[in-house]
Amino acid sequence: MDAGLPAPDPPTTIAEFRARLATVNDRLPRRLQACAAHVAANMDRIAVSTVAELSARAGVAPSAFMRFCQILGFSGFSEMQRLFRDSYAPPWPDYATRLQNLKGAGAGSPAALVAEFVEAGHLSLESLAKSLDEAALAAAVDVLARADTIHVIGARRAFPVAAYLAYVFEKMAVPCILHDGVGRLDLRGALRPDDALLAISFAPYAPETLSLVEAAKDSGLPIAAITDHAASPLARLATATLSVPEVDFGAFRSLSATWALSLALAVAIGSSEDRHPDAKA
Amino acid sequence: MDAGLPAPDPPTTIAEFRARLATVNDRLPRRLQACAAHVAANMDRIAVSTVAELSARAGVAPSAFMRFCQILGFSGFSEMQRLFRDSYAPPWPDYATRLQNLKGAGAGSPAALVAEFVEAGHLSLESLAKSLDEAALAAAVDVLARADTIHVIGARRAFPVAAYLAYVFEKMAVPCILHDGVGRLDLRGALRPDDALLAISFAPYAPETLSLVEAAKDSGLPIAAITDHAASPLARLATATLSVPEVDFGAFRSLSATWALSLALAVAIGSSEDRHPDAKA
DNA sequence: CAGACATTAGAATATTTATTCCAAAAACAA
DNA sequence: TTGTTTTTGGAATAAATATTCTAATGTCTG
Repeated sequence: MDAGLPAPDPPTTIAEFRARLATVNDRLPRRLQACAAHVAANMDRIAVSTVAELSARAGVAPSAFMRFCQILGFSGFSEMQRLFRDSYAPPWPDYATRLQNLKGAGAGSPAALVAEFVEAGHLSLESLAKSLDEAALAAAVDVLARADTIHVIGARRAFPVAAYLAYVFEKMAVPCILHDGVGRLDLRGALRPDDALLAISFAPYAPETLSLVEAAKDSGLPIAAITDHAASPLARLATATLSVPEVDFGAFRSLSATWALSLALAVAIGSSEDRHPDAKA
Repeated sequence: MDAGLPAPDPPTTIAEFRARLATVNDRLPRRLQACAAHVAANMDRIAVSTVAELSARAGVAPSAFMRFCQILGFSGFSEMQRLFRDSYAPPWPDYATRLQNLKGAGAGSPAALVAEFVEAGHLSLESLAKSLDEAALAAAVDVLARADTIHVIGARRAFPVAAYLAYVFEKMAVPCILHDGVGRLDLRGALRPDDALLAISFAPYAPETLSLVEAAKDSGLPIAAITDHAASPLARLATATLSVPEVDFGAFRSLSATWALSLALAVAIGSSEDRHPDAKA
């Protein structure tokens, strides 16, 4: 062997990794120093690169890069990469199993249920922050802010969201019609040329919602959609599609992320320049 | 071959990818739809996963996943992955810093607003977890689980919560009446001796809600209340009071905590022994 | 400058991962 | 039902990738 005992235990967090990198750096052979430098400067690419790519960019041979990983305490590059891939996000929440456990263990405890829903809410919010499509959001705001009247529709589990949006719009004096289907009244006649539609729908997509969206599409109205994923039937028809990565707990959706996104959308519209061409705070 | 000409040119941006995903989704075989759904919901993991992992999570065979990639226009999984790897941005150091950046960047931008609401949601959830009154929760579950029919009321900003609770109860086959005030119909005649009332109200407390609560009180019905703090007028009348420490952002309530608490309450009631004295999965 | 030792690069190998192919199963049409 | 087409899962193959080994090179010491 050579330089004493490099490091028997691999780092288990990114923070630990940083620390290890710092301690190791002195008195390292030239090529390995190059590895250290390149890794430090490009930590974000480790999760998505191969040894070949990384070593080429660092200007060293792949084998040198391997040795470097081992000096850091890993068995090889793969193990090091796994650290970065896993810490990319909490490893996929397996809610099916967790629900199962809950049923088995403390099924009776409502407090445990609250904890679960709180957790689901946190995950949803975090995931929203991570995967937000800013361009689509801007487009949705734009389209809705220009509208004379905003039509809102959402059925079943999406109804509460639609209802609250209508409430918020009303508070902000934004003209708005909620298509709530009361009395089976069909309000599609209320769609006027300069209006826009905001549709909220999650799987399984309610036919009434889809039908209104299609009607709006036929009339050439712009459509903003809040839905569960980009492959939803709404996405095809909408001018701007906002997808909310909501984490379900059991059969029930926490809606935290949907809520955050919807409110932000509403407030952005309410304070938009398009809607208030003249000055306002 | 089979279905005409699927897609000769692969998407070159994430936005294009989203669009392609949306167009492709109709009239797709079952397994491939599963792929589409899973990919749409977990776009952020594509860069750091293998086909084996992704297909397993989606519950399909790897070969099916490959076919899916090709339908999307890619030559295979690797090409699709390359798209995501190139535009990969890791979320660490940590989520708080990211929000900070997002806020700092464009103070007025819709994306910054989303960040604000996400933050408010996190705080609300956290404080709910800390301040939850387990005894009151247990009491509320108890009271509502024993009821023949659960009456739900919530007006204005609390209406969405009431509406969703009614939806969830219906899904769980729990008899429930939503006092939604449609047509100014007063449903208080529907309060029967063995029923219970679940009232949701935040300041300023809607008169209709208070009025129904008083009516229930007069009839001797048990009342569970979800409200903003223990000194609310509802607390005086209710059998069990759940207070939700919601964090407001601007004039608007995030409701994340209310949501988590309400769902937990509903699920606890739905799966309660009182309601299902005989066995059920 | 010679000898010992440390470091390196590239070839050889092992392992993982992607991709294709085909027979069985399922869906569909007549 | 039967025959036809589509869809599926798994085994077989191909490709990419990580890892180890070794000979060669470079560096340092006396």
